[in-house]
Amino acid sequence: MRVATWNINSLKARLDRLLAWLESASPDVVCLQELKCATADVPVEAIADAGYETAAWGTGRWNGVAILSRVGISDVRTGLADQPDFADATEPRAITATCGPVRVQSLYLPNGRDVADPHFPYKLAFLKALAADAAADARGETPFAAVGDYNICPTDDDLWDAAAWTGTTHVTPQERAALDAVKAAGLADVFPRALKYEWPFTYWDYRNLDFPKNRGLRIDLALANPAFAAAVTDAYVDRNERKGKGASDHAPLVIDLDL
DNA sequence: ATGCCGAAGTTACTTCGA
Repeated sequence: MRVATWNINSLKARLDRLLAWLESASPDVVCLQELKCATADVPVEAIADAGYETAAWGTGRWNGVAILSRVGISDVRTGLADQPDFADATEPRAITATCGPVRVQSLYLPNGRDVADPHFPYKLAFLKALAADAAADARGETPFAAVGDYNICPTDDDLWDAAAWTGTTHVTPQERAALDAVKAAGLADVFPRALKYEWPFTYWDYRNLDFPKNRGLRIDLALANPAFAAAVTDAYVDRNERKGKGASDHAPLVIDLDL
Protein backbone atom coordinates (compact mmCIF):
# COMPACT_ATOMS: atom_id res chain seq x y z
CA MET A 1 0.00 0.00 0.00
CA ARG A 2 0.96 3.64 -0.44
CA VAL A 3 0.79 6.23 2.36
CA ALA A 4 1.52 9.94 1.82
CA THR A 5 1.71 13.15 3.82
CA TRP A 6 1.32 16.60 2.31
CA ASN A 7 1.03 20.11 3.71
CA ILE A 8 -1.42 21.31 1.10
CA ASN A 9 -1.58 25.01 2.18
CA SER A 10 -5.35 25.43 1.74
CA LEU A 11 -7.60 22.54 0.79
CA LYS A 12 -10.00 24.77 -1.16
CA ALA A 13 -7.30 26.56 -3.17
CA ARG A 14 -5.57 23.23 -3.89
CA LEU A 15 -8.59 20.98 -4.50
CA ASP A 16 -8.09 20.56 -8.24
CA ARG A 17 -4.41 19.77 -7.77
CA LEU A 18 -5.23 17.37 -4.92
CA LEU A 19 -7.74 15.46 -7.04
CA ALA A 20 -5.31 15.29 -9.95
CA TRP A 21 -2.55 14.09 -7.63
CA LEU A 22 -4.78 11.40 -6.09
CA GLU A 23 -5.39 10.17 -9.64
CA SER A 24 -1.75 10.22 -10.73
CA ALA A 25 0.01 9.07 -7.53
CA SER A 26 -2.76 6.69 -6.47
CA PRO A 27 -2.09 6.71 -2.72
CA ASP A 28 -4.22 4.57 -0.41
CA VAL A 29 -3.93 6.93 2.54
CA VAL A 30 -3.11 10.66 2.51
CA CYS A 31 -2.46 12.79 5.57
CA LEU A 32 -3.04 16.49 4.89
CA GLN A 33 -2.05 19.59 6.84
CA GLU A 34 -2.91 23.29 6.68
CA LEU A 35 -6.44 22.78 5.38
CA LYS A 36 -7.22 26.43 6.16
CA CYS A 37 -10.93 25.65 6.28
CA ALA A 38 -13.47 24.60 8.88
CA THR A 39 -14.47 20.95 9.23
CA ALA A 40 -17.92 21.73 7.79
CA ASP A 41 -16.36 23.29 4.68
CA VAL A 42 -14.15 20.31 3.77
CA PRO A 43 -15.17 19.18 0.26
CA VAL A 44 -15.92 15.59 1.29
CA GLU A 45 -18.16 14.91 -1.74
CA ALA A 46 -15.47 15.76 -4.30
CA ILE A 47 -12.99 13.64 -2.35
CA ALA A 48 -15.53 10.81 -2.13
CA ASP A 49 -16.04 10.97 -5.90
CA ALA A 50 -12.31 10.32 -6.18
CA GLY A 51 -12.77 7.21 -4.04
CA TYR A 52 -11.61 8.41 -0.62
CA GLU A 53 -13.27 8.72 2.76
CA THR A 54 -12.31 11.77 4.81
CA ALA A 55 -11.67 12.42 8.49
CA ALA A 56 -10.92 16.10 9.09
CA TRP A 57 -10.59 18.70 11.80
CA GLY A 58 -10.38 22.37 10.92
CA THR A 59 -11.48 25.65 12.40
CA GLY A 60 -11.09 28.12 9.56
CA ARG A 61 -8.37 30.44 8.52
CA TRP A 62 -5.29 28.63 9.82
CA ASN A 63 -4.12 25.11 10.65
CA GLY A 64 -6.40 22.13 10.01
CA VAL A 65 -5.55 18.45 9.47
CA ALA A 66 -7.17 15.53 7.65
CA ILE A 67 -6.75 11.90 6.70
CA LEU A 68 -8.08 10.57 3.38
CA SER A 69 -8.36 6.83 2.87
CA ARG A 70 -9.60 4.43 0.22
CA VAL A 71 -8.96 1.39 2.44
CA GLY A 72 -11.41 2.32 5.21
CA ILE A 73 -11.11 4.74 8.10
CA SER A 74 -12.02 4.04 11.71
CA ASP A 75 -11.16 4.84 15.33
CA VAL A 76 -10.69 8.52 14.49
CA ARG A 77 -9.31 10.69 17.26
CA THR A 78 -8.77 14.46 17.08
CA GLY A 79 -6.03 16.25 18.97
CA LEU A 80 -3.42 14.86 21.34
CA ALA A 81 -3.87 13.69 24.90
CA ASP A 82 -3.05 16.75 27.01
CA GLN A 83 -2.53 18.91 23.91
CA PRO A 84 -1.48 22.42 24.97
CA ASP A 85 -3.69 25.36 24.02
CA PHE A 86 -2.51 28.56 22.35
CA ALA A 87 -4.30 31.86 23.05
CA ASP A 88 -7.01 29.92 24.92
CA ALA A 89 -7.77 27.72 21.90
CA THR A 90 -7.09 24.06 21.15
CA GLU A 91 -5.83 24.29 17.58
CA PRO A 92 -6.56 21.61 14.95
CA ARG A 93 -3.06 20.18 14.59
CA ALA A 94 -3.47 16.42 15.06
CA ILE A 95 -5.84 13.70 13.86
CA THR A 96 -5.33 9.96 14.13
CA ALA A 97 -7.11 7.08 12.41
CA THR A 98 -6.83 3.42 11.47
CA CYS A 99 -6.82 2.86 7.70
CA GLY A 100 -6.71 -0.78 6.62
CA PRO A 101 -3.56 -2.36 8.09
CA VAL A 102 -2.01 0.88 9.38
CA ARG A 103 -2.69 3.52 11.99
CA VAL A 104 -1.61 7.03 10.99
CA GLN A 105 -1.41 10.38 12.73
CA SER A 106 -1.54 13.57 10.63
CA LEU A 107 0.36 16.37 12.38
CA TYR A 108 0.87 20.08 11.83
CA LEU A 109 3.27 21.31 14.47
CA PRO A 110 3.34 24.95 15.55
CA ASN A 111 5.80 27.11 13.65
CA GLY A 112 7.36 28.73 16.71
CA ARG A 113 7.72 32.07 14.90
CA ASP A 114 10.71 33.28 16.94
CA VAL A 115 12.60 31.88 19.90
CA ALA A 116 11.45 34.89 21.95
CA ASP A 117 7.79 34.52 20.91
CA PRO A 118 5.21 32.68 23.06
CA HIS A 119 4.68 30.45 20.03
CA PHE A 120 8.11 28.87 20.63
CA PRO A 121 7.42 27.38 24.10
CA TYR A 122 4.02 26.35 22.70
CA LYS A 123 5.84 24.41 19.98
CA LEU A 124 8.06 22.67 22.56
CA ALA A 125 5.03 21.86 24.74
CA PHE A 126 3.22 20.41 21.72
CA LEU A 127 6.21 18.16 20.99
CA LYS A 128 6.27 16.99 24.60
CA ALA A 129 2.57 16.12 24.41
CA LEU A 130 3.18 14.32 21.12
CA ALA A 131 5.93 12.15 22.61
CA ALA A 132 3.57 11.03 25.37
CA ASP A 133 0.59 10.65 23.03
CA ALA A 134 2.43 8.48 20.50
CA ALA A 135 4.11 6.18 23.03
CA ALA A 136 1.40 3.52 23.16
CA ASP A 137 1.01 3.29 19.36
CA ALA A 138 4.80 3.30 18.98
CA ARG A 139 5.10 0.21 21.17
CA GLY A 140 2.13 -1.55 19.56
CA GLU A 141 2.24 -4.30 16.96
CA THR A 142 -0.01 -2.42 14.53
CA PRO A 143 2.05 -0.51 11.93
CA PHE A 144 1.90 3.12 13.06
CA ALA A 145 3.39 6.36 11.73
CA ALA A 146 3.14 9.94 13.01
CA VAL A 147 3.51 11.92 9.80
CA GLY A 148 3.23 15.53 8.79
CA ASP A 149 4.77 18.98 8.95
CA TYR A 150 7.01 18.93 12.02
CA ASN A 151 8.42 22.40 11.31
CA ILE A 152 11.85 21.16 12.43
CA CYS A 153 14.96 20.43 10.39
CA PRO A 154 16.31 17.34 12.18
CA THR A 155 19.94 18.12 11.23
CA ASP A 156 21.91 20.90 9.55
CA ASP A 157 21.82 18.83 6.36
CA ASP A 158 18.06 19.31 6.28
CA LEU A 159 18.17 22.94 5.18
CA TRP A 160 19.83 24.68 2.29
CA ASP A 161 21.93 27.10 4.36
CA ALA A 162 22.43 26.24 8.02
CA ALA A 163 24.62 29.28 8.62
CA ALA A 164 21.87 31.65 7.47
CA TRP A 165 19.39 30.07 9.88
CA THR A 166 21.47 30.14 13.06
CA GLY A 167 19.36 31.19 16.01
CA THR A 168 16.04 30.89 14.19
CA THR A 169 13.23 28.46 14.82
CA HIS A 170 13.28 25.06 13.07
CA VAL A 171 16.96 24.45 13.84
CA THR A 172 17.43 25.17 17.56
CA PRO A 173 18.87 22.54 19.92
CA GLN A 174 15.68 22.74 21.99
CA GLU A 175 13.48 21.79 19.04
CA ARG A 176 15.82 19.02 17.96
CA ALA A 177 15.96 17.63 21.50
CA ALA A 178 12.16 17.67 21.67
CA LEU A 179 12.03 15.84 18.33
CA ASP A 180 14.55 13.31 19.64
CA ALA A 181 12.26 12.70 22.60
CA VAL A 182 9.42 11.87 20.19
CA LYS A 183 11.71 9.39 18.42
CA ALA A 184 12.78 7.95 21.78
CA ALA A 185 9.17 6.90 22.31
CA GLY A 186 9.90 4.27 19.65
CA LEU A 187 9.62 6.01 16.29
CA ALA A 188 12.18 6.19 13.48
CA ASP A 189 12.53 8.76 10.69
CA VAL A 190 11.61 7.12 7.34
CA PHE A 191 14.21 8.85 5.18
CA PRO A 192 13.00 9.44 1.61
CA ARG A 193 14.74 9.53 -1.76
CA ALA A 194 15.08 12.86 -3.53
CA LEU A 195 13.81 12.74 -7.12
CA LYS A 196 16.39 15.39 -8.07
CA TYR A 197 19.46 16.90 -6.37
CA GLU A 198 21.16 15.31 -3.39
CA TRP A 199 18.80 15.95 -0.52
CA PRO A 200 15.04 15.27 -0.12
CA PHE A 201 13.80 18.73 0.85
CA THR A 202 10.02 18.92 1.29
CA TYR A 203 9.45 22.68 1.49
CA TRP A 204 10.62 25.65 -0.57
CA ASP A 205 9.51 29.22 0.14
CA TYR A 206 7.41 30.83 -2.59
CA ARG A 207 9.75 33.83 -2.59
CA ASN A 208 13.16 34.53 -4.10
CA LEU A 209 13.14 31.67 -6.61
CA ASP A 210 13.75 29.30 -3.74
CA PHE A 211 12.34 26.28 -5.56
CA PRO A 212 14.24 26.71 -8.84
CA LYS A 213 17.39 27.35 -6.81
CA ASN A 214 16.62 24.38 -4.54
CA ARG A 215 16.77 26.45 -1.37
CA GLY A 216 14.67 24.03 0.61
CA LEU A 217 14.00 22.50 3.99
CA ARG A 218 13.26 18.91 5.02
CA ILE A 219 10.55 19.51 7.63
CA ASP A 220 7.83 17.07 6.57
CA LEU A 221 8.62 13.78 8.26
CA ALA A 222 7.27 10.28 8.76
CA LEU A 223 8.14 8.84 12.15
CA ALA A 224 7.34 5.13 12.14
CA ASN A 225 7.15 2.39 14.74
CA PRO A 226 9.12 -0.84 14.09
CA ALA A 227 6.17 -2.66 12.48
CA PHE A 228 5.61 0.22 10.02
CA ALA A 229 9.31 0.77 9.32
CA ALA A 230 9.88 -2.92 8.63
CA ALA A 231 7.23 -2.84 5.89
CA VAL A 232 8.65 0.17 4.00
CA THR A 233 9.78 -0.71 0.48
CA ASP A 234 10.34 2.82 -0.86
CA ALA A 235 9.97 6.47 0.14
CA TYR A 236 10.38 9.64 -1.90
CA VAL A 237 9.49 13.33 -2.04
CA ASP A 238 7.29 14.09 -5.04
CA ARG A 239 8.93 17.41 -5.91
CA ASN A 240 7.12 17.48 -9.25
CA GLU A 241 4.00 18.50 -7.32
CA ARG A 242 5.84 21.66 -6.19
CA LYS A 243 6.10 22.85 -9.81
CA GLY A 244 3.86 25.15 -11.75
CA LYS A 245 1.05 27.59 -11.08
CA GLY A 246 -1.01 26.97 -7.98
CA ALA A 247 1.39 24.63 -6.18
CA SER A 248 1.59 24.28 -2.41
CA ASP A 249 4.90 25.39 -0.93
CA HIS A 250 5.33 21.82 0.35
CA ALA A 251 5.75 18.64 -1.72
CA PRO A 252 4.14 15.32 -0.77
CA LEU A 253 6.19 12.68 1.04
CA VAL A 254 5.23 9.27 -0.36
CA ILE A 255 5.88 5.92 1.34
CA ASP A 256 5.32 2.48 -0.15
CA LEU A 257 4.70 -0.46 2.16
CA ASP A 258 4.60 -4.20 1.75
CA LEU A 259 1.23 -4.43 3.50
C1' DA B 1 12.77 24.36 -17.79
C1' DT B 2 10.98 24.76 -11.73
C1' DG B 3 10.75 31.65 -12.50
C1' DC B 4 10.93 36.35 -8.35
C1' DC B 5 4.78 34.76 -2.57
C1' DG B 6 0.21 33.05 -1.53
C1' DA B 7 -4.09 32.27 1.28
C1' DA B 8 -7.92 34.10 3.74
C1' DG B 9 -10.83 37.40 6.09
C1' DT B 10 -12.52 41.53 4.75
C1' DT B 11 -13.06 44.69 1.11
C1' DA B 12 -7.40 47.94 0.87
C1' DC B 13 -5.09 45.94 4.12
C1' DT B 14 -3.55 42.65 7.55
C1' DT B 15 -1.82 38.33 9.55
C1' DC B 16 0.54 34.27 9.05
C1' DG B 17 3.78 31.03 7.24
C1' DA B 18 9.34 28.91 7.76
